[in-house]
Amino acid sequence: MSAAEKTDKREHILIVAEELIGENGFDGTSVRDIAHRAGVNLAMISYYFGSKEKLLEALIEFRAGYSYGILEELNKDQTLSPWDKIDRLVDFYVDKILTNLRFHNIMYRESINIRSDEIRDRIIAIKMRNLEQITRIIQDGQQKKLFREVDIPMTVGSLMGTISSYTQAKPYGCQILALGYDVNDETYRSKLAPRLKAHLKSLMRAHLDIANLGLPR
Amino acid sequence: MSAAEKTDKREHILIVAEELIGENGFDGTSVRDIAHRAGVNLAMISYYFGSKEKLLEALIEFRAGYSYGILEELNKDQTLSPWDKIDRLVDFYVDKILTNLRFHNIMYRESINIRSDEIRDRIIAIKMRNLEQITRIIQDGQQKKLFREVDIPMTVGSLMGTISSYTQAKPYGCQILALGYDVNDETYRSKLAPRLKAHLKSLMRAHLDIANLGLPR
DNA sequence: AATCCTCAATTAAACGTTTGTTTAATTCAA
DNA sequence: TTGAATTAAACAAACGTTTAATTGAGGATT
Repeated sequence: MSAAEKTDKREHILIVAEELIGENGFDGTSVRDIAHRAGVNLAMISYYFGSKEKLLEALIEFRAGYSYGILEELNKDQTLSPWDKIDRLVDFYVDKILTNLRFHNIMYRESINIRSDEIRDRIIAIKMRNLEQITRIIQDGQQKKLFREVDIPMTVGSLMGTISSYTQAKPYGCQILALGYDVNDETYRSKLAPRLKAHLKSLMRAHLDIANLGLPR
Repeated sequence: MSAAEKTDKREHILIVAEELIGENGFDGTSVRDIAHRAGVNLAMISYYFGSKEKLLEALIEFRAGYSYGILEELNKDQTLSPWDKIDRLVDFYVDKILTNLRFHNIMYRESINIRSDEIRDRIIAIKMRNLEQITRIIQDGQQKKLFREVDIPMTVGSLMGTISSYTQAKPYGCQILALGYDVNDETYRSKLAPRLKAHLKSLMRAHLDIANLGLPR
């Protein structure tokens, strides 16, 4: 077997694991489920990854960089105004999270019960890096006297949390969007994305605009 | 054994189950864990609840009404302005969710993987009821020409999601709040609550105020 | 007042599965 | 022919649930 084929097989297992763990949780997914759905022998998972927990670590590592780069580019871009950057930030995160819906749910769900220090620290590090990038964008707008003073980590929490509240509760989201009970991920995303984007852009404009009032009257 | 003692025992099991499931998830918690921590015999859980899944149903039923009443009162109160109601709404939800942190996480986490139709429908019904109450408050403010037109379900998502993003990722939240790694729930709540409240009140004011801009410029 | 009866509460033990992981044998391309 | 890849089988432990025996308080009978 060639090296490429081996990598493909490893990745194939990771992608299948992402599907299943994203749907049923880490403890709700057995290595037999993963092996069966991936069409590989049960022992291959220990062979490739060592253990079920290390499979999860490998999955996080595999997807960890999925947001890197774009945020950096956004920060470096001198032609965009801070407002444009906020709009692009919203578009980027809504699209990114909704197209990686399964992995995003894993990141949020499995970070509650700290399985291992490595996994916990890895997840925190990813979130911190994102926070730093967004902080720069907002501070840029503040220096240019366009944005007012806001609690940046909480603002990022509002941005991510709004999206997460609909990724983590699909049946509820379907009800809100007037969709059927068991609509597929693609349909859900296509209905949800524009509504989330419109809301978040409007929310962020009102929240950040230095001309707007935000303090108790 | 008296009826009161029996109820106490049943409730005690539910409270212990809430702790463990909130910490380790439904699949990450065994009935043996629950029985041991509650100090009861393993078989008592089947005896009282029938099965592990029905224990979860009983837990949701036990805590389901924990937000009811207060929202109704808020709506009926004629002396409060819509802005006051929004402030109280924020205070109420932050306090409610942070003091019922474990149960809140269960509600959000277990609603992803639909275990049974009963549990799924129960969770959706609870969320829908909350949405309706908040909708009335916002519509009241709109009729009085204080609030602008906003996407109400998305706004509620922002409110809940912001809070959830910090309840579901305590290690990350500790980092943000500059707390130690393993701080107890009470300390976490006392540091997080005022910051969440201040941010959300400011956010909601800017978002809802009819005088503010929210559209793309 | 002492005895018996009843039935819910409680227990230890066992049930049959399923779990993650390992072993030892086999395959097969280089 | 070598060694990595793959397999079926087995492993012990943990799982949710059930069983059958025991306890013990409360009402009825003598």
